[in-house]
Parts: sequence; C-alpha cells; structure tokens
Amino acid sequence: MTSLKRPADATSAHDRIYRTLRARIMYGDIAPGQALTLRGIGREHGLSMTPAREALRRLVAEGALFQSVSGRVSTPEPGNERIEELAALRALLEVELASRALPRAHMALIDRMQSIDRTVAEMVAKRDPVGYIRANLEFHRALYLRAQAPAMLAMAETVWLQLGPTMRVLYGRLQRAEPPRFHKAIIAALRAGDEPGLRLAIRSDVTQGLRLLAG
Amino acid sequence: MTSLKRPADATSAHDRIYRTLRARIMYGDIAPGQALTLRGIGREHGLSMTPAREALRRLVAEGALFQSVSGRVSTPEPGNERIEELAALRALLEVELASRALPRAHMALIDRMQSIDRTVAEMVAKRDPVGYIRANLEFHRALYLRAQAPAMLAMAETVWLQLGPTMRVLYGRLQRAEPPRFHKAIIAALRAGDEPGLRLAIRSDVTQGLRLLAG
DNA sequence: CATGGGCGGATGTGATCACAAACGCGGCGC
DNA sequence: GCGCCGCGTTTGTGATCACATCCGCCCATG
Repeated sequence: MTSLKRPADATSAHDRIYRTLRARIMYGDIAPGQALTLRGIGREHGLSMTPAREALRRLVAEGALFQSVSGRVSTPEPGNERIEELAALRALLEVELASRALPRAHMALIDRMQSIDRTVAEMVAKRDPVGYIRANLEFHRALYLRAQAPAMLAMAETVWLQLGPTMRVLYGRLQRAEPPRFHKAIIAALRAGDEPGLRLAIRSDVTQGLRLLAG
Repeated sequence: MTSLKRPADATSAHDRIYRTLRARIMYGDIAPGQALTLRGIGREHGLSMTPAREALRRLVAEGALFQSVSGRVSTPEPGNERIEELAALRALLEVELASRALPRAHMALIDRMQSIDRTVAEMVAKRDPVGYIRANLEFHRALYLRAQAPAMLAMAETVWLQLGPTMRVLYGRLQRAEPPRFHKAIIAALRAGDEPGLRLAIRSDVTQGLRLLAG
C-alpha cells in the first residue's frame, strides 16, 4: 500500500471513487441495504481510507447512501412514501426540463434518442437491469441536456441517484420483457413540437414504473 | 489541540462545522467570492483540518461553495443565467410544496406565519440583511414543513443554500425598506383555501426579488 | 439446550505527517 | 519606473496512526 505512482492524474483520487460508486448506485448495480466500509472501498481502489471517506460522505450528502447513527453507511432501503415523493420530484423536474428542451430539439437529437431507445429495448430483451437503467436514463439525459439548465439537470440526476437501488429491484420485479411504453410518445411529441403532449408523455413515462410498486 | 473528552457528543465535529457554515452561507453571512481554507476553518472551530475538509467538501457537493481547479474553495459568484435557473427551481419546488401543504395548514400555522412575517418586517426596518433572509426563509419553511415531503423540502433548502451569497448582495441592493409584498397574499390564500391563488402568490414572492437583478 | 455476558476484531473519527502544486511577494534586470 | 522570474510560504491531498465504539461470536451458566 506504499504510495508511489502519480502518473499525471487528471482528477483527484476521491473523485474517481466517487464517480465509480455513483455510477454503480445510479444504475442499480448495488442492492438496497448493502453495507460499504471505508477500508473496503479504499482497498478496492488501491487507496487509503481518506479518499474513500470523502467519496462516501459526499454520496451520503446527496442522499445516495444512508448513514446509520453509528456511522456505518449502506445503500438505502426507502419506504414507499419516499419512493412516491422521489417519483413526484422526477415528474416535476423532468417535465420542466423537457419543456425547456423542446424548442431546441433538432432532428439529430431525436434520431439519437430513437437509437438509444433501441438499446433500451435490447437491454430489456437481455434481461439486463443495469444496462436497462443506464440506457433509459441516457435517453432522458440526452433530451434534458438540450434544456441548457445545468442546475436543474443536476437535481434530476440526484433524484435518479437516490432511486438507483430501488429501480433495480423494481425493474427486476416486472418480469415481462416490455420496453417502456411512453418513449414512443415522447419522440412523437418532440417531432410534432407538441408541448402539452410532451409534458404528459414525460410525466407518464417517469411515473409508470414507480406506480406498480405502491399497488 | 489534543483530543481529550468527548462526553456524549450529540453530533460529530464535522457536522458542527458543516451546520455552522451552512447557516452562514444560506443566510447571506458570507460575501460572494470569499475564500475558505481548511486550516483556517479548522482553527476557527478548534479542530484539525480533517473535519473542516469534510464539511467543505460536502458544501461543495451541494453547490453551496465553489471549488477551483487547484482545490481552493470559495463562495460562488453566480452569473445571471444561473441565478435565473435557481429562481425557476425555487418556483417549481416551492409552488408544489405550498400546494401540498395547503390542505394541512391549520389556523395555528397561519398565525405563526403572520408572526414570522412581522419579524421579517422588523428586520427590513433594521436594515439587517442576514436577519431578513433568515426570517424570510423561516416563513417559507414553516409552511413547507406541513407538506410532509422531506426530500422535496431538502431540495428547496439546497436551492436556498446556493442562492445565499447572492441574496445578500440582492437584498443589500434594494435599499428601500419594503417588506415582501406577497406574504400577505400567501396568508390570504391560505386562509381562503385558494390553491390557484396560493400557487400564484408563492411564485410571485419567490420570483420577485430575483427579477430586479436581471433587469 | 437456551440465553446472556464478555471479549476480540472491525469500523468510523479526528489528528498529524509528507509531499506536490499553487500563490504571492520581493528582488533583479532592463 | 516597470515587468518578470524565482523562491519561500500557504494550501490541498492522501497516508497513517491512536482511539472510542460497535458488532458479532463464542462460551459459560442456569
């Protein structure tokens, strides 16, 4: 564990740990309730506990991880009321983001979204939950990037992050290999420049999967 | 600086630093562009740089502080487009929070909000920007607490935090001692149970001050 | 055999150290 | 007098250590 190499590192070490863990959590690669230890995370990345501590604390601050009173951190197991609230936040933020992106959506973007949607369908067919969640969020992010609203997009991603572990069990629960129904409606509304239709389609798509949890 | 007694400490040390700094930033007690150093913050609290580092990193993660490429942290000096975006976020989140709180707003809550509003007016008369911002946010928080939506409220507070240093210069800029015009409209809508009116009043109150910056 | 106490390992927290990079100030050259 | 270079100081980063606490497991006891 001797610190020697420092090969022109673009980003700091804790940032690498942070990004790695963040991606794993957001895309449902970690099951709810899983415990994470400072020394364990550090060892996995060949680093000491210092960067691991900062990465974990940041994820806790963002609501991606839960910290018990004794300081142990683990991925959260949110209750239904919290899931519903996060879904409502997704709807609120993403409808606004889509609405702002609509006037700037070129044809190239719509084509790219359709391509991503095909990837989503592939992942559904392969029963790959992590790939599914990643592609699905990529579909949304591609649109929202056009909204030119970085703070709003960051908030939406924070919500995705908090929903990550839940989305895993959720999309593992729906066994039928059905791709998201509302993506086609989203693309159609984008093509038509139909703002009310887009808002409804986004809201439906975002709320869709989460609804069957409460039922 | 030797660690001696830790007698039933309710919260950890970095949390105390975090809360202190967070309050100072949110209520506009720190001017934009002010630099903060790890050793300086630690020394101010009689602690080493370790807890200071974690508190600062958390505030950076929440967007309350800006970190330069060299790692130095300072309070941000946001551009106008970012301020507008944050104001839009306030409107989006707080209208929803108010709408959810409306059916649960008892008479006692409305009375308390009126009392807080008098404090706001006092602070305006005393030309106390920090007291003004604190009382004003307390007015809003009292209402939103009734929404029973902790994640949404946390997001709204994060936006307040990011706007803190800006609000200071903003409310320092409007020299006339005028209390917020729309608080009365908010209270009236609450009394009447008028949801559309409440949504409009909240949106107006939130957007009011920020508008004159762009003008 | 069940249950509770105690002990050892695991874990988080804060302090301190070593080091590299960045900042700033003063002196030197023009 | 003005600008630029260089060095000392400041600052952030990661590693390591000391310590208190927590968790779990094993064994003794009823």
